Amino acid sequence: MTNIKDVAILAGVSPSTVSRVLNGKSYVNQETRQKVQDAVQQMHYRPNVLAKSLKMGRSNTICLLVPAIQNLIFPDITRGVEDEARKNGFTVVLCNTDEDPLIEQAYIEKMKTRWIDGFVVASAVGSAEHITQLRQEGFPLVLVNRYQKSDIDKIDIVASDNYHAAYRAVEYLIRCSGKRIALAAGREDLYFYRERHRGYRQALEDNGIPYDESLVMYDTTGEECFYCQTQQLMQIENPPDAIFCTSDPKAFVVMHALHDLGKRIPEDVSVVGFDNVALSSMIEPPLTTMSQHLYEMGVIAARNLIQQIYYKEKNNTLPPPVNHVMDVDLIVRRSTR
Amino acid sequence: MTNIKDVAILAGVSPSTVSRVLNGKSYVNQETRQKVQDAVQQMHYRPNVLAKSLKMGRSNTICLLVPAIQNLIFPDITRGVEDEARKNGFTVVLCNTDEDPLIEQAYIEKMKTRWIDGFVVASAVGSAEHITQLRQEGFPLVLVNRYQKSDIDKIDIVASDNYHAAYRAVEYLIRCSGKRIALAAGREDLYFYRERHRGYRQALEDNGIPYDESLVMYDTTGEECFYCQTQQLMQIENPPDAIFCTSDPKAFVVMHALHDLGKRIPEDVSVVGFDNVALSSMIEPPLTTMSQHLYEMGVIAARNLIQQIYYKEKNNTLPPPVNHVMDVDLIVRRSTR
DNA sequence: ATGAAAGCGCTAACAG
DNA sequence: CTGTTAGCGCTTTCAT
Repeated sequence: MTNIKDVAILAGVSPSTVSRVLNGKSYVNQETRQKVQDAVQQMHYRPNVLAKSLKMGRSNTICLLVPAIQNLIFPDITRGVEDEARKNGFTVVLCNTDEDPLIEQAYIEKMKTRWIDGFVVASAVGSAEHITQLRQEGFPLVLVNRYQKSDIDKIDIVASDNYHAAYRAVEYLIRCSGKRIALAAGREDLYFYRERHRGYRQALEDNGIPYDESLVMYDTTGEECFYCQTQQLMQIENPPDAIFCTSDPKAFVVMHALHDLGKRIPEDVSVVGFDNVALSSMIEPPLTTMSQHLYEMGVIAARNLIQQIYYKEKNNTLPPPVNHVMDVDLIVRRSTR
Repeated sequence: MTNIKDVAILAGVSPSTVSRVLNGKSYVNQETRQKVQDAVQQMHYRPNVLAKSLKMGRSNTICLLVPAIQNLIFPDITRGVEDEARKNGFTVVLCNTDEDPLIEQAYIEKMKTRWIDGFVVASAVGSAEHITQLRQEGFPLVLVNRYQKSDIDKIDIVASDNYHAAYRAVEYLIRCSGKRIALAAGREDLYFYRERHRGYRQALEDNGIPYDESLVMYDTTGEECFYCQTQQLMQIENPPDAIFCTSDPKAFVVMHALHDLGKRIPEDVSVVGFDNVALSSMIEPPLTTMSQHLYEMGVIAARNLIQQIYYKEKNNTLPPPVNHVMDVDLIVRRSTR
């Protein structure tokens, strides 16, 4: 690998001059500049970023921690983060934690040794001490999509307004579908699922419909478990006429169960999903769902993080945290009356 | 950040001794070793990987280049690569190229300056000069999932046997569904789609069915374009009784079109997909499809790459390329008779 | 068995 | 405007 010294020799100047030309930090004589640029061209010289990072204390690399990239919402967020990072000259290291706090912790420990400039985290468990500590240790940090209530005002957050989104979804069902509305709830250890649950409940109560625990299906063993639960639920005396699902894959399973039961969607039962994953428009009937702005979330998270990085460099301290709450769109398709 | 020198001072030894203890390369007196380990513990010392990389000429970082992580097959491959990398102490930088050769090229240029140890590439356009050149420049390189015919024997490849997979899918349709088999073809600039097309054609011919170009739908504007094409195709005099789709999303659209036409699946038309994406089992009817071992592909690609990295370090040259062709499984569900 | 010293490639004072 | 020098944190001869 050709280095800055080689270029300097060829150009007949000192390494510092080459550095100055390359970084444009300081004025260099036009003639000298030209000589240097020629030499750089001629030798196909590319500065060694590692050495630069070591010297500067900044690697222009950020770490994106997600539970599992296979989860349909993370590819979009990831793209948002990466695109915004790239625009700003940053590189993204991807870390999947498999929803396992231990792997998450191990990854963070490892990344701390790499002079990672900052972290965008969708934590396995909302947030945990090894996450919050990151900020205390001075690392720029943004929580994306997943967080805990206790993080608000302490850490930068970019997330959807899950409570209101669920509220609106259920309100929509009440308006057009009926009063017996079931819920396909998500993992209760995740704050945003609890929020969706809460929105469901509040919408019911605000519309004079008592919250009925027997209409709530819980996530016991992943999406597939909703198949049986839906079928059981439809056998009861006064079965639901609508089902609000806290994610699209749950909705797919629920619809599948309904279909196998001979129920028509939406004539017999309306179904609403959450996330608007690509396939939700391709199934039959196309799914009415709440659409999060996932790509945007990623972009905003990365932008926020990079601002923190610059701010810290200048002021040697982190800026006060900002919470970014994003609207969620109701996409009406044909799975609802 | 506490560094090796601080630790050395606290332990009352020299930095070199600390290094020796940490890397276990050389014998160190048991007592001294203990002192060093205590100091490391006490100061929560973590070696700076950047400095180490600079010194060693190896960063333990690999670059994974994919067209778009939103494409449903790449999350699984990515996980395979990442998991295997992590097991071997490597970190993965993720680069999305948006199917754009220019972005791809720019990313590669950038990564070359980071002392990236090697590349796993699912290239936007199969392979191009900026890819093949990588190997010529001495970078360990593995092509995963996407490649060109000309890469065989020149570059390491991990990919499915697309020709035989398609052949088997079509043969299966001929056995159980009928003789009029349509094809939802993929982008013809991608080698693996051409291979699937070729497999379709050969299976037909080997079974005495003439290849009929009018039964082939081409990908003009993405998946959605198959909606109209399917509907048109079903209006012709002698409509197909089966459709082989070269990807699952295409199959979803095709099924959707068939449904809206009032056709029953599989009674009127059988449909076979390709990829076995998570949702293919959740739709109605569940999709019969060819399942690639995507995660495995990622694992093998990463393993191969890491072997190349070690080999190169030892012999200062790349090992001869290996092509890894993977079987594809036929998953029979209810979309076929 | 351990320490001193050089150097990976780069940048930034500090001189001049 | 440019060169000299030191040093980022680490590993590795080469001495001892």
